[in-house]
Formats: sequence, structure tokens, C-alpha cells
Amino acid sequence: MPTANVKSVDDQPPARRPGRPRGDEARVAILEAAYAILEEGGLAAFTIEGVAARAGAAKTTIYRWWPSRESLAVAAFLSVALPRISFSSTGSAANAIRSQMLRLVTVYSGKTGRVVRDLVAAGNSDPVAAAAFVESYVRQRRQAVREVLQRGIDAGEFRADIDFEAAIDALYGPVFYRLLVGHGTLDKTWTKDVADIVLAGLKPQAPEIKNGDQSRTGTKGTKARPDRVSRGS
Amino acid sequence: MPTANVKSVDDQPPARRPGRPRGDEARVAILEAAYAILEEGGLAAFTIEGVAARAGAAKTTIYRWWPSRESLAVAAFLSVALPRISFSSTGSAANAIRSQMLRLVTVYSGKTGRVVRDLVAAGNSDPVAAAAFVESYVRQRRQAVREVLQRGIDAGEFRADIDFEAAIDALYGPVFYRLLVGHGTLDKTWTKDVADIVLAGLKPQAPEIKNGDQSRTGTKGTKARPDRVSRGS
Amino acid sequence: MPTANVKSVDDQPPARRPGRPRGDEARVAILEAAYAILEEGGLAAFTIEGVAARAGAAKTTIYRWWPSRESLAVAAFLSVALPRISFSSTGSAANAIRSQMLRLVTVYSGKTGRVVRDLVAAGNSDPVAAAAFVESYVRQRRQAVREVLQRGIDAGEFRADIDFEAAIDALYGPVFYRLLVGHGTLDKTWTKDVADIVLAGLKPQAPEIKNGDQSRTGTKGTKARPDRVSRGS
Amino acid sequence: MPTANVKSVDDQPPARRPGRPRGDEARVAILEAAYAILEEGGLAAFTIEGVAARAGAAKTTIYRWWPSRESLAVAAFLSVALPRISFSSTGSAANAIRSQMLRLVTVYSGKTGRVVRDLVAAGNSDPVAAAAFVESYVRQRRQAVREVLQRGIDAGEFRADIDFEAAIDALYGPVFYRLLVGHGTLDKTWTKDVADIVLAGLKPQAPEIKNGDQSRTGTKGTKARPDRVSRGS
DNA sequence: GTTTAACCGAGACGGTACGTCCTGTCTTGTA
DNA sequence: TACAAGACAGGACGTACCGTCTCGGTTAAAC
Repeated sequence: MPTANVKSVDDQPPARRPGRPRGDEARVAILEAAYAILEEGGLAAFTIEGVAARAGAAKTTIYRWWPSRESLAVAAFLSVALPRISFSSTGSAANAIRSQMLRLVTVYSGKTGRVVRDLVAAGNSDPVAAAAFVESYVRQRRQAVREVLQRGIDAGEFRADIDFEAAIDALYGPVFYRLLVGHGTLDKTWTKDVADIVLAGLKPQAPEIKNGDQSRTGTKGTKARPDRVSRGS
Repeated sequence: MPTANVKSVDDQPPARRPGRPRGDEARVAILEAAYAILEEGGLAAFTIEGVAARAGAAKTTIYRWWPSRESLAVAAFLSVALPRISFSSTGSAANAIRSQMLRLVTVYSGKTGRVVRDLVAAGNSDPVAAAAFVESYVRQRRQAVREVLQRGIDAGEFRADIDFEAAIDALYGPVFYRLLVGHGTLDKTWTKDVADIVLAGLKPQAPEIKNGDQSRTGTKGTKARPDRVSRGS
Repeated sequence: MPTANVKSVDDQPPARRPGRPRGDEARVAILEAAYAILEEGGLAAFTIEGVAARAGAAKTTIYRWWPSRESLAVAAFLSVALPRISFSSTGSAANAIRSQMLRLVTVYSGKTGRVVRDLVAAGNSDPVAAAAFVESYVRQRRQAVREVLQRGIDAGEFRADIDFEAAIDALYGPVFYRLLVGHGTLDKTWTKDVADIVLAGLKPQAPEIKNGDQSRTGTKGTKARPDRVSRGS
Repeated sequence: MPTANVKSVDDQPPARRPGRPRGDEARVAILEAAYAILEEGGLAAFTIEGVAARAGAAKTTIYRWWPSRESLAVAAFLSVALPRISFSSTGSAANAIRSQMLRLVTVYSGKTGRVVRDLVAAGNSDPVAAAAFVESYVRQRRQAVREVLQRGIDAGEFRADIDFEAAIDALYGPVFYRLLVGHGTLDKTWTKDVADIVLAGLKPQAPEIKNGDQSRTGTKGTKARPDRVSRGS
């Protein structure tokens, strides 16, 4: 679908409204100040007044463009953190996921983890901001995982009948669980263990014989086995 | 040394400190008011002043016993929510887990879910309160799961070499993930799908014929109990 | 260069600082509420919160403009009580003082006396406010007395060598003494008696017969009247 | 007069009330702590809790014996400051007064002045304490002055028709005026000047030759006691 | 080339809640 | 009964931010 076309129709190409156009300096200064504060002091230190002061902007300017503290926090985060996801597109899908998880866990162990934690918490009191965060950050990342999963299915690494959403939640849920609840650390061994368990659960499996013999006939099927789908068993 | 003596000296846990003893009425009134507010209005509405007013207590009384808003929130939650976990102890371990997950998801879909979400967020700005929440609420629940997992291992349902912590995170992480991030609902189908994936990953599996490179079996001695495993096979 | 130009550039004393200018409504409302409370309930009832509530203003607004409870009290008093002193400028200086003292005592017997008492007490715990009170209220009144004294000296009613400050203190000290310590009432007879004593002490007098003559003749005054000093007796 | 006798009759001879008798240690400790705080930090620092803590006493003990903060302050002051007044009983009455004023001004320039100022202010919000202060401290001092004045009258130094109360207020009012209002310092020169003015006003004076209009002599029979005046002679 | 509408900074303002200090009352155990 | 200890309801403190509201002054398209 020609997106360009849509755009030229939808957006007002010359649609110049009268009056002074929005200056970019204020916007950028605010977002940078916002992110800096978020990273340095967390949500607690993140106040509109603080951001305004640090950005040399007026509170009103902030309120003009962002409806709430939370929205601003999310926007600040996105402006900094959006442009980076990466999956190794070579090798097995399982290994791609494994290595991406490790990378994520490394990132989340640092300042970014703190910030993400804060943003999720912030989302708690501003559903709109929460939605924005999910839509722009979470969803996107999940989409990338989904593609790798699909690749794995195509390659026969994974069962074909898996529910993508459930699978992604199973893979990344534990990471967020620990990040957010904080009952354990995000170390590499743990990450590998979790990945192993879930990836094992995604593999095409012998039919549930349940009596002990797991004779795995031809485990390595290239394609999913719809016939095995009989899940409920 | 006379034990009796030691005892008579040592054993005065309720040692009657001087001064007026703490009255229980205030404590109870405060916790009840706190929980009520938490449930009705969430963290946003949860203010010390609000709780004090509703409880008919003085702010100072609250501050005397709880160091922060967050601590109070956690305490209020625990005073209400602690006395209930339940695993069906009959049937297969997998099914016990499955049904418990469904029950949890049901609970978390209601008011309790909102509250737990708030508490996790609150923990974000008060590490002490967070620790209390984890220690008293999370840890306990995890312990229950751990026991069921062990039962499953003993019965040959699960692999013997699983890392308990990772397994528990794999099972319940997704639930918290959705609860906290809010990118999807906690419906039953999804719950079952997640459970299926993870439980499948915990099942004893045919040795990795694939490359053999992942033969990690038994390496993780600490967590798994090879001696007990007795190898379901 | 045209003077007009210079003027138009230079003459901007009220220089319009940036930002929303201070509104007068709040200021007036606060001062009025403050004075009302001060008059009704005295210092004890005079709380910032009370004033704010009564004025329909925010506490912060008060704190923005007055550094302390005491400052506000003084300001409130001054805004009401400043514009009134009056000395009869006819007749003898002594009589002018006498009648002014009577008027003062009358005023101080009423609500104003209570307020002044409170303000002096307040000054006790805020030196800055005390200074403001002295500077704007006390000093001004004393200046008026000083002028009358000078008139009296010029007219030969009073000695020329009197120390103005001491004289004023001698005249009005007793009034404040009774007002503040409260060991006696401010009645008219007493006032007259005090005035008589002190004014007698200010009159040109026969040289001290006691130990010879301390002829202090014309030492200090601008317009002393040595002729009168010369012993009427 | 045998005071001891009176006492043994008046006080409860064996009148032992039941229960633990009042210990003097607490009383003394409280008064000492109270005075210390009063002297160190003024009224602002003078809190019941502070005194209790410093005295190692319980708040209740203080409330049992003193009805208010102000009463305690006055009591503490009196317990320390009562036992000292002194007039030189030799020389002229005028000089006795002069030197006593100087001594008073010296004392009031130090810590005692601060404390007296505080007590007068305190009296403002507790009439009972104010009365106690006046009755026990002020009145007593004034009585001493009254005696010296009488001596002066008897010796012909002062007019016989002076109103004692007015005279005392005229003499000491200025000192309190400056002490309490703080518009000037209590230095020696000023003190002498004031004393000179007022004492001059008390001297027997030549009949008003000027216009004769002020011939008021002897009109004020009520206050002066001509009959008593004759006495000393 | 003037209008004119929006942008932007500054800061006043009414508010809410904070966490602290002190008040005056009470309840308890010990002397 | 006196006393120390300390819980408790409550009132006010002074502070930090909130979100809204004037203001003065840009700034650039539209008239």
C-alpha cells in the first residue's frame, strides 16, 4: 500500500495555520531535560516544574504540548529510546531470541531498566500515557519477537500452533516480572534458564503419551504439525 | 546452666515497655481505612491525610507506625490479603498449577489486581516497602508453587534439573507482565496457552538429539536434586 | 540629544517585570482578613492558615509576600492604622502633648490597644517584623511628638537642653508600660498625672539649688531662652 | 512576728494525704530546666515537651502543677529571679532612684531583659500568668520604689502631692518601653536623661508664675495623702 | 507592510498534601 | 497519689508542586 499517497491526502501538506509556528528548540530542550531528570532521579524527582526549570522553559509550554507528567515522561523516554531494537537475523530463531533476551536483560539492568520501571509505574496513574508507552514501545518490540517466532515456526524449530501473544508473554514476561517486582536479579544464568524452559515449551513435541516414554520420533520436523495440535490432552 | 533461669530472663518477648501500650483500635482502623481507599481510588487517592481522616486517626499516629505512604499501603494490603493461597493438592502437579494460575488470573482481573499493580508501582519509590511486599506476599506465593513443582518432579511430571526460580518466573512472570504493563487482558484462554507452553517446557524431554551441544543435564546441581530425580524414565 | 528621549528611556521605575503582575485583590483580601482576625482573636488566633482561609487565598500566596506570621500581622496593622496621627497645632505645646496623650490612651484602651500589645509581643519572636513596626509606626509617631517638643522649646515652654529621645520615652513610656505589662489601667486621671510629672520635668527650671548651681544655661538648644531660665523663683 | 507559728498552724500539721507525696526533685528539675530554656532560646524555644525532656520529667507532671506554658515560664523566672532587689538606703532619694534605675537597666540589657520581655509577651496570651508576673515581680519592685519616693517626700526632695503610681510609671515606664518595643537601647546616658527629666518633674516647684493658669496645686487630694506626708517628718 | 494568531518565558494564584512539631489528654506500670 | 513513659487526636507549621491564569514579547503566515 502506498503510504506516501495516503500521507499526501491525509496530512495538510501546506496546511499552514496562522500564528507563530511551534519552535523546535523548546520541545527538544524539554524532552532532553525530562529524560535527564528521569534517568537521574526517577519518577520521584520528575516534576513538571523541575523539567521546566532545567529546560529553561515555562510550565505553560509543557502543558501546551503534553497533557500530564506521565505523558511527558513517556514522550521523553520514547524520544531517546525508540531507535533501537535488534535481532540477529542469522542462526536459529531460538538462538536469536536467546541472545536478544540477554541483550535486553543487560540493558534493563542499567539505567534504562530503572526508567522503564518508572514508566510502567507512571502508566498506572495515567492510562493514556500507559497506552502510548505500550503502543510505541512495547508493541513494537513484541512485533520484532513475533517475526522471529514466525521464522522459527517456518524453520520447524517451533510448534506451528502456538499462540504468538502467549509465547511472547511467556518469553518476556519473566523479565518484566523481575524488573518490576524486584524479587530477583536479572542475571544471565537466570535469563538462560528461563529461555531454555520456554523455548523448550515451544518446540514441536512428541504427543503427550504421559506414561513415561517420550520416544521422540522425528523430532525435527521442518513444519509444524497441525495434527499434533490436539492440545487439550 | 539452669535452662529455666535463662528462659525466665530471656523469654519476655511482650516485655511490657513503659508507657501507654499501643492501642489496637487505631491500628485496625487505619489499616482498614487504608485498604478501602486503596481499593476505591488506587494509589492516586491514597494519601496519609485521607487515610487519617477516614480512620478518625491523627496523621502522627500513622507516621508513628509506618514510615511512608508506601509502607502503609503494603501493610494494609497484607493485613487483608495475606490469608489466602490455595493449591489443589490432588491431581497432577501440572493441573494444580494450571488451575491455580486460572484462579490467580481471576483474582487479578478484579480489584485485587488493581491494588497489586499499585503496590508494585509504589514499591518503585520505596524500596523498603517493596521488600516487604516481596517478602510477605510474593515470596510466600512462590514458595507454594515451588512445593507443587517439587511434587511434579517427584512424580516424574517435570524435569529434575529445572531451576525453581526460573520456572516460577516463567510461569507467573507473564501474568504480572500483563497485569503491570497492561498490553493485554488476563483472560482464561491466554492463561491456558501460557501455562501450556511453560509446562511443556518443564516436562522431561528426550535428550537433545539436535546438536547435543545443549546437554546441560545435571550441571545445575544446586537447584535440581539429581538424587531425588530417580529419573521418571 | 533630546531630553524627552532620555526621559522616555530612563523613566521606567515601575519597569514591568516579566510574568503575571501581582494582583491587588489577594493582597487586600489577605491584609483585611489578617487585621480582622488580629482584632477579633488576638495573636493566639492569628494563624497563616486562618488568614488564608478567611481571605480565600492560598497559604503560598501569603508566604510569597510576607516572610512570617509576625510580618503579616505588622503589615495588616499598618495597612489599617497608619493613616492617623494628629496633634492640635494650636495652643501650648504642653497642652498639645497632654491632649494627644489622652487621645492615645483612649485609643489604646480599645481594640487597638490589644492589637498593639500583640504586635509588640509578636515582634519579640521576629526581629524583622519588630523593626518594621518600630520604623513605620513607632518612629513616625515619635517624630510628631518631637516636632511638638521643638515647638515648645521655641516657645520657651520647655528647657532647651532636653534630650528629645529621652523626653519622648519619658512621656510615652508609661503608656506603653501599662499597656504591655498590664499592672494598671489607662485611665484619664492617671494619664494626666503622668503628663503633669513629665511635662513639669521638661519645664525650664530654677538652677539646682542643692549643690550649688548647675547652670546648664543654653547649652544644647537651638533656641534656648536663657532669660527665662534666670530663676523665676 | 513569728511566721513559723503561723505556718505551723496554717499548713496541714500532720495532714498526710494518702498516696505518694509530691517529690521536690521533679519540681526543682522542671523549674531549672524551664528557666534554662527560657534564657537560652527565649519563648520560641520554650515548650512543655522541651522542658519535660530536659528535666527528665513527664509532660503530665508539668501539667499537674502548672496550668499553662506561660504559668510555667513565670514560675521558672520567679524561682530564679525573685530574691533580688536593692535600693541604697543612704543618700538622697533621687540618687537612690537614679542608681537603682541604672542597675535595672544594666540587668535588663543582659539575659534577664530578654527573659522579662518574653514573659511580658507570654502574659499577653495568658492573663493568669500575666497577673502572677505582675503580682509577684512587678508589684514588689514598685513597692520598693514607692518607699523610696515616700522617703524623698518626707525629706522634701519631692512634691508631696504626687500620685505614686503615676510617678513610678513615669520613672520606669520608659525603661520597659525601650525594653519591650526595642526602638532604642538601654544605655546609661539615656537612663540618666530620663531620670533627670522625671525626677525634675517630681521636685517641689515654685508656683507657676507664668500665667497662673496651671495652678493645680493640691487639687489632686485623692491620690496624694497630705496627711500622711506629714508623717516622716 | 500591517495585521493577527499562536508561541513562549515568566510568574502570580488557589489549592492539596506533605512530614514535622507541639499541644493537652489518656493509659499504663512502678514507687 | 506521684511520676515517667509514651500513645493518641488534633492543629498549625512551612514547603513542594499542581494546574490555571494573566502578562509582555516574539514570530511568521495572511491579509
